[in-house]
Amino acid sequence: MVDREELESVCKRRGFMWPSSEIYGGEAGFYDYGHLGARLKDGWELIWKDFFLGLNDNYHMIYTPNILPYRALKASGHVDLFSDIIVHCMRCSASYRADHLITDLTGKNVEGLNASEIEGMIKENEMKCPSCNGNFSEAEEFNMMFSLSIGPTGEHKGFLRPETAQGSYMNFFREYRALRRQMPMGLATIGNAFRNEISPRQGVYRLREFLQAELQIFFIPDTNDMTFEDMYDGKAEVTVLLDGEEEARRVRMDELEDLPVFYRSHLAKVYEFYREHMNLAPEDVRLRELSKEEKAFYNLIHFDVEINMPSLGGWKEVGGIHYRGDYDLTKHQEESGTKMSIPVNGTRVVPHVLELSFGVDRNIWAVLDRGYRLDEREWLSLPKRCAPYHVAVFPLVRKDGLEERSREIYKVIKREFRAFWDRSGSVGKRYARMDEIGTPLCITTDYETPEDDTVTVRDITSKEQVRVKVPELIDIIGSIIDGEKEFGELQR
RNA sequence: GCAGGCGUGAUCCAGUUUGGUUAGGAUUAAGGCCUUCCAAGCCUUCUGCCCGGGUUCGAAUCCCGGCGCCUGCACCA
Repeated sequence: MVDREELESVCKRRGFMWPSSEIYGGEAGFYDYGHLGARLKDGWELIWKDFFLGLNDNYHMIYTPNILPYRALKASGHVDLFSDIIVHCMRCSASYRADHLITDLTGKNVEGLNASEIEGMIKENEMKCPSCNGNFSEAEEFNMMFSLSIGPTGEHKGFLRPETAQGSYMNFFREYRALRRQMPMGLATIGNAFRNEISPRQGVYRLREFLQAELQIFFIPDTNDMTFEDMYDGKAEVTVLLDGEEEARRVRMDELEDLPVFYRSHLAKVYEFYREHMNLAPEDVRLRELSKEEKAFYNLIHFDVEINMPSLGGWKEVGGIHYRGDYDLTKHQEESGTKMSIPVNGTRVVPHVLELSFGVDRNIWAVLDRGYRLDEREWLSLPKRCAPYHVAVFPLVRKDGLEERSREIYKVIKREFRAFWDRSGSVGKRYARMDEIGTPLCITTDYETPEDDTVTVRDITSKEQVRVKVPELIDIIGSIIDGEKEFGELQR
């Protein structure tokens, strides 16, 4: 069981993350990454890029701005739909989403109505506060986007983007040509998104400024199936919680035959990413299918990736696999007049989008939550490649030339790996420090080093050591960090 | 946003009820001595009452306002 406050304490004390602008009291929904958090986040992003861009030769990174003009978000639907109509009770001052109130009372779906239309319905039905029977205030529109004015006169209206996806959609056709008209095509990006959350809570879990890692896959349904079929192993097992079922269960991918191939293949790969690269146990990660009520209107199929995080009270969403159909490209085509369709078998077709979306901050927290260990030591078991430091180098004691030799070895190693050198305190103390920040390997020069040019390599998990020759260090560290070898396989 | 609780060195906590010596402890950190493998020991050292205002001879302590955090409710296209 991981205590959230204990983990937050470690994060602050050692340099992972903490509330932003804290010397001025902070502002809810914003977090800083310190020197270790930044390394951890960079490591996570590297693994993510390697894995997801590696799925297909035609999946690529792009970067687009944080600020979007009004029309882009008008087209995407965010100006009209990424907002809630709120009413307040004038007696007990509770606030409610007006559309929920009306739907609960009348059963009507009022999505898309504006504030005055909503208010009319409230008056018409003589609605009262459910908790105290008081009267309601006027309806107010609350949009979750941060609005901006662009330019000196401020006449160009814009917003901080509420999701990174729109940048990929708007670039679809230019990249389609630049990438020589290949389908499927994937545009991935890692960048900030902004939502003016009413009540940011739970540390880094719900932020007002957060980092998304997204891959938008453009494809023509039914024609690209062979490409996707080759991508995954139908015998691979995943944990799913399907809509309408009470319990998550293990299934083979090819049992999910109701899902189209393009979707099933990426679902399998997302699960593989968490099991094999984030080192999560099968019982700690699941794919949850959202019900019709939970899904956004444009999503045809939607599974969330959920990780069991005791520090946040259980299963929490860290990503989603969204089949958005042709909604996005069609909307941008209509608003901009730019052609988004491509020729297929003599007709023009607007490609469909499969979106793989990940909240980086949540994923970082998940890595820390699932990695935190408190036994006879306090330590972090991190995926080795994203650990802030891959390897630390120490002298056993600070005399007889051991310190100088350890420094020489460190200088060689740090060219290849994220490395750390320390000489303070006792060697045990230094191991303990590295345990606390999740450094997988520690190398110590001792009295045998000057005699036969060997050092000890210590494993964070078992605390065991093996003695290896200095010239072999780079290869050995590399094979452990990359997961090609387990520490236990090294010759003792 | 509402209700309740809370805010003390880097971290965690005592002190606030009943205002009154240099605000205490643990951990951590830095420098040194020592040290032949898992937070040993010794010496030295840094950092604090969330912010602002008020009451008072005197405020960490009482009052008002603000900010933040926690829990619940609401919210999370």
